[in-house]
Order: sequence, then C-alpha cells, then structure tokens
Amino acid sequence: MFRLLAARGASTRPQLGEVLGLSRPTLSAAIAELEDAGLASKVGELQGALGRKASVYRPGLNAGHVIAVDAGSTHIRLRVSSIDRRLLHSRIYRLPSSQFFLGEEISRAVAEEVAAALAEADPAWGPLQAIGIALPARVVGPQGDAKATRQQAIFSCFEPPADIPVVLENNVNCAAVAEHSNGIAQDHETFAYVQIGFKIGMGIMLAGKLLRGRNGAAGEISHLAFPMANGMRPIPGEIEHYMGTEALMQRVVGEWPQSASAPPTDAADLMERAAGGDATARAHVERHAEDIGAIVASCVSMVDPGLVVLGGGLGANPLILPTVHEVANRLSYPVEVRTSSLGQDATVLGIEKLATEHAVNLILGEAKP
Amino acid sequence: MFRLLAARGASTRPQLGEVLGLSRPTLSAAIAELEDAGLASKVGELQGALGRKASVYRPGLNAGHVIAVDAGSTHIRLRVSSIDRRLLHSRIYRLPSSQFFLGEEISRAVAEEVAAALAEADPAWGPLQAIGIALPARVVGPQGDAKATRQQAIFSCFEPPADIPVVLENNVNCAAVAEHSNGIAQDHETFAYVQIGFKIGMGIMLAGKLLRGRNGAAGEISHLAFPMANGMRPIPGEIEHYMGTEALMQRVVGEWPQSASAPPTDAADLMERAAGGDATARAHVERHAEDIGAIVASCVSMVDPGLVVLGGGLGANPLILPTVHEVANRLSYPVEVRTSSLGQDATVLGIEKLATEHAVNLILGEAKP
DNA sequence: TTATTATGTTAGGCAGCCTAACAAAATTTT
DNA sequence: AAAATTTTGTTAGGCTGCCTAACATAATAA
Repeated sequence: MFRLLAARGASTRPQLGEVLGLSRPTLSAAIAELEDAGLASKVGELQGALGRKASVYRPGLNAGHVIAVDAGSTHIRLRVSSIDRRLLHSRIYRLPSSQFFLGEEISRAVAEEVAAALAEADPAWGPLQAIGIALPARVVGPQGDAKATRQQAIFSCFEPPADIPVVLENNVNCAAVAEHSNGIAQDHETFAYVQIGFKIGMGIMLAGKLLRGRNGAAGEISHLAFPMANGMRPIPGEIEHYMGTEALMQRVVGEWPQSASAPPTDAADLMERAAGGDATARAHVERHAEDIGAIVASCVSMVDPGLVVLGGGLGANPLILPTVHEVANRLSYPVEVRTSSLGQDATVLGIEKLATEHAVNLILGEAKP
Repeated sequence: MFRLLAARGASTRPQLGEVLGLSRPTLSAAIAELEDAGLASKVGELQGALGRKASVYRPGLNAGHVIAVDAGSTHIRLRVSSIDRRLLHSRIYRLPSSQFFLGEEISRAVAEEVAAALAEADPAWGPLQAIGIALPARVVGPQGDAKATRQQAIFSCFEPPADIPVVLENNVNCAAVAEHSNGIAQDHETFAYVQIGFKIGMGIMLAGKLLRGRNGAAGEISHLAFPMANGMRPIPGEIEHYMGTEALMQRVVGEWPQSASAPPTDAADLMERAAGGDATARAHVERHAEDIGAIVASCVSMVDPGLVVLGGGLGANPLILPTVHEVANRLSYPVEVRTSSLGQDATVLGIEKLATEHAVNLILGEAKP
C-alpha cells in the first residue's frame, strides 16, 4: 500500500484500490493507518467526470526524502527527492579533471556536494532516509566480497551522516534502472542497457529486477573474451580498450586520409562530421556500429532480452542505431534496439529510484540498514 | 502444501510444517483436505528418536503421473514418473541414424516410444497429467512466436493423447534444470550450465528459475559473435562450427604429426589419448579447453553466475576442468567451475522435473493446459 | 428537483492462520 | 512396572485481513 503510494506519487483511494485489487473499506482502513503513522497525507481532491470528488494522498512527512548522487568521472550530479520522487533540490559539480577510476578526487567532491545538500535541508522534506551513490566501479551486494571491488574508495574522503543508510550501485546499472523507470524502456520489464563511450558497460533488467550477479559483475562486458578467433587468445579487458572512444579515435586519426581536412579531434567531432555527410567519418562510425552490433548480438545470444537500449557518449547517438539493429538481428535473434533518451541524467535518476526503493523497504521494515 | 509434498516426496506433517512455517493444527487441516481430494495418502509411519510416530504422506492417486521424453539426436530416452518423481517405467531407443536437426525421424520415434509407454500404464499410477519433451531446438514460451522456431516439428509424426498437456523445453535448458534438481548444482540457486559436444549450448538458472528470454534464445551461445577481433566481421553461428567436435577433429587430424601413430578417430578417442598422456592429444585438448574457458569468461562477464557446470560429450570430461577454470577466472570474474555428474540422463531428468512442476500447477489451477 | 454515478463508511462475516490446552503414543528414567 | 519426558496430533477459541452488502455523501446529468 505505502509502497504503491511511494511509487505512484499523488493518488486517490480508488486508483490505489484498482491497482492492488482491494475493496474500498480495506483501502480506507489502510489509508487511515498510514495517516496516523504520518506516512500518508491528503494533498487535495480530484473531480472525476461524474460523482463525488476523490481525496488525493501522498507520502506524508514521516516518509521523508533521499539524496541521490551520480559520482561520475567528470561530473558529480546530485538530486534531493521526496520518497515519491518529486525533485526538492539538485546540484551539479564539474570535477577539475576527468577521473579514470573511482578514487579520492571523486570521494572528496561527493563529500562536498552532499554536505552542501544537507545544508539546504528543509524541515518540510521530513527525515533523510537514505543516500544513494552511483559509482563508476563494480559494486557487490551485502553478501558479496566488498574488498574485491573498488567500491569502498567512495568512503576514502566521504563519511555519510551517522545512521543514514547508504545505497551503492554501479553507474551503468543505474542508467538501466532509469531507462526502466523514467526512460525509453518503461514498457519493457526485461531489457538490456548497453553503454558505449569512453568505457563500455551493460545493465541487465530481468522481469523488472536488476541482474547483479555473484560478484556484482553481471553486465561487465568490458571483460567479454576478446579477441576471440581461431588461433587467437583473449586478453582480459581488451574489448574495452578496443571499443572505447580512445582507441576508436586512434584508429580514426591513424587512417585519416592526408588529402582531406584535419582529422576529428574527439568522438563528438567524429559523430558530427558523420552526421554532416563526411564519407570517411561515416565509414568509421559505420564500422564501430558494426562492432557494437556484434556485442549486442552476443548479449542477445546469452540473455535474449528482446530490447536493447543504447546509451553513453557514442551509444546514445541515433546515427549508429540502424547498423547496430541490422547486425545484431543478423548475427543472433530478434531484438528491438532503441536509443536512450535520458542523456546525462540517466544515472542520477536511476540511483534516485534505487534509493527511494531502499528507503521504502526500510520504512516497511523489510530491509536492514 | 501439495506443491511441497510433490517436490519432497514422502514426508511427515512435522517436516512439511517446519519448511512452510505453519502450525500443527493448520497442517492437519490441510492434509485432511488433500486426502479428501485424493491428492495425498498415508503411506507409512516414521519413528523419531523419541516420542510418538509421525504419519508419512505422499501425493495420492489423483495426483497421477507424467511422461518425460528426451528427444535427442541419437537416442530417445523416456521416463514415466509419479508426480513426486518416483520412477515408474523407463525406455531407451537408439535412433537408426544421428539427426542433425529436430525432424520427422525424431518425431516418429517419440510417437512410438510414447505409445509403448502408454501401453504399459498401470491404474495404480493414477491419471497421466502431462507429457514433457526435451527438444534439440529453440523453444519459445506460450507468449512467444512458435512459428519462428523449429519446435513444432516434434508434432509432425507425433500426436499427443487428447487433453494431455505437453511441456516443451530446449534440451540444454533441461540439463541445467537437472543439475539443479538432481545434479552437481543442487546447492546453487544461480548458475550456468555449458554444454560442449557436437553442438554447443548454455542453460542459465537464476534464483532457481530458468532464464528463457524473449525468443527462447537465452543461452544460445551458438550465436555469440565470432570471430570477434580487430578487422574481423562475425559470422552467424560460426562459433558452433568452430567449437563443435567436428571442426575440432578436423583441426586435430589436419595438424596430427605424420611421424606419430594414426590420428584419433573421434573426440572420445582424442580425450582418451590425452588422458593416457599423449602430448599431441593433450595439446589439442588444452587448446580447446582454453576456448571453452573464453566462452565461460564471456558468460561470466554477462551474467556473473558464480558457478558454471560443464556438460556435453566434451565438456563433461574432467580433463578440461582446470584449464577452463583458470582461463575463465583470468579473463573475467571469480567463478567456480564444476563438471557435470549426471551423464546421459541429465536431459530426461530435467524435462521430468519441468513436467511434474507443470502438472502440479495444473492440479492447483495455477496454469492453463 | 430528481436521477445517476462515484466515493466513502458502517456492519457483519468468512478464510486462514495462530496459541493454548489436552490427548495419544512413543521413549527414557525411576 | 510406573512415572516422567518427548513428540505427534486434535480440539477450542481467537485474531487478522480481507470481503460483501447496505447505507451515507457529494458530485454531475436530466
């Protein structure tokens, strides 16, 4: 009941009853109980086409709020939101320098931004229930071996407020969650999100739940066996080097015809020239799209998600969509391919969703801090 | 309650109560109800170390039985079992010739074996509740597009008895189910089963449930992108040709030193010589194990199952285990690797498990025929 | 004004499960 | 052999969560 109210936001009793399949007396009793506990409060009335007005309820003051942080390689994005995901406050901070790995730089910036957000706190937001942080690192669950990952580095310079639970999740997984809750995959309970940019990664959503895996490594396609061919031996992590923008641009610049204009300076430049009709740029983009299509095909051959959403600096460009779709479907099994529509906010929206879910579980006593 | 009785087989009330967390009065009432419906019957008593004897119950006559068929490429294996998986009757039929694909040959043989099994039926078995058939083909669920697969070919010469529901499943998925219910993966709710032999395939079990995918293609690693390397373009289905025993033996024979004894005649011969210490055979097996390790690494990078069980003509050989384990863990993330222990019976045991589960769902009115 | 429709409340009941207490049947202790 | 202990099973009574039925309330439509 409360879970649904938190997920839907403002709702009337009939709306909740329809979803839950409960009778009106039951609904009234439940709402009364939630109001007594301060977990629901009436915020207005809704007039249907006919008949009496329905009261509209929202999570109450005691439901509180969460802080969601995208601890990215270049920016820290932070959102403070109510438990039903209304935005209360947001911040963006650009790191002085790009970070290859999660480390002290990022931890320090997160500490500052969270402190600033805490200073803005308004009593009307209710209590802070959780802090969610999306990390550019592998993250293991409570039963996993946290020492085997880099995830603890987020706490090197950042100490969360006492007694506030912290939710950690991999940033690509967060983006997948966001595509499901806010983005292009809202109509699919099962899909894969593939991120192609500086690094590569994948998030897998199965029946509405994130697949994490035993080591939090599900979707870590940076470790797909590559190169993989007769007579070759794969090298750990090599596919990320091959597919990442850095190696791509090296190949582009290396093969750029001397007769033509100066080679593109970065991936964005390359994509722009390809969009503008430059044949050389187009060919390189096409080639890269084929490689992305091959990765998608491997994903389909393994988990057959039915839908793959493309994101990341390169992946989110609609230019590559047709080729990725064509190659993936030719190599494996029918799969729909879509381009992400959330842009830079995907990750922070995803960790926000996970943080609010965790907060609801805590309030309902169904999870440990 | 009935579901648990079917899963456990003979059980006492206290045993069921402990698992379900129900009180003794509730248990008594439920058992009485099941006995009235003919779905449970007392089959004996069990004396503990101390205290009164406990009555032992089993699924009753009305619970009936199922027929499970492994419609394999070389053999048809059939088991008739009670709903709690006690073997009532079994048959094996060797096909006159190996079948590359599911077709009329297999369908005809299945028809004959099922007819023979039906003729053996004993009234004490109760009603036939379901026929399960494991197919060497992709199988889609009820909501999928059955016309896109070869699965309907099983019915070209075989017509199941009227009103008897038929459960179809891919044979590799069945083997995975069997490893979970009867085999080496009983202690893992999440794992992948990788079959390497004439063909290659994978079955993925997540939280105790088979991952099927949108097109029934989850685990169809025969369509992983291959070859996959800088400057190469993948070819659909090529990895199955490369990894299958046929191509392996071609390479082995082609590279066999002329000075030595005659090259091995088949994969079993190769493995035997490798086990016997033949250096050339060993090198080839080692090389193949590396390739299998690479595939396992790709699987781990995608779904991170924590455990991979190796099966199939080549995969089930313990000789390859160390190398597969070493390569997979070097290329990706920590994963345990085990060798299947079920042998040729894996598939039929798996489809038996699925058929009994379906039968229980039907009896409980939780599935459609 | 009256009819219709949707929302919300009151009253009463049923299903599923529980605990407490007791009865029955086995063992161990006296 | 009798008594105490332990486990299984039954009986009685009660609680929780939900339901339906009927009624009250408040809006629009006729």
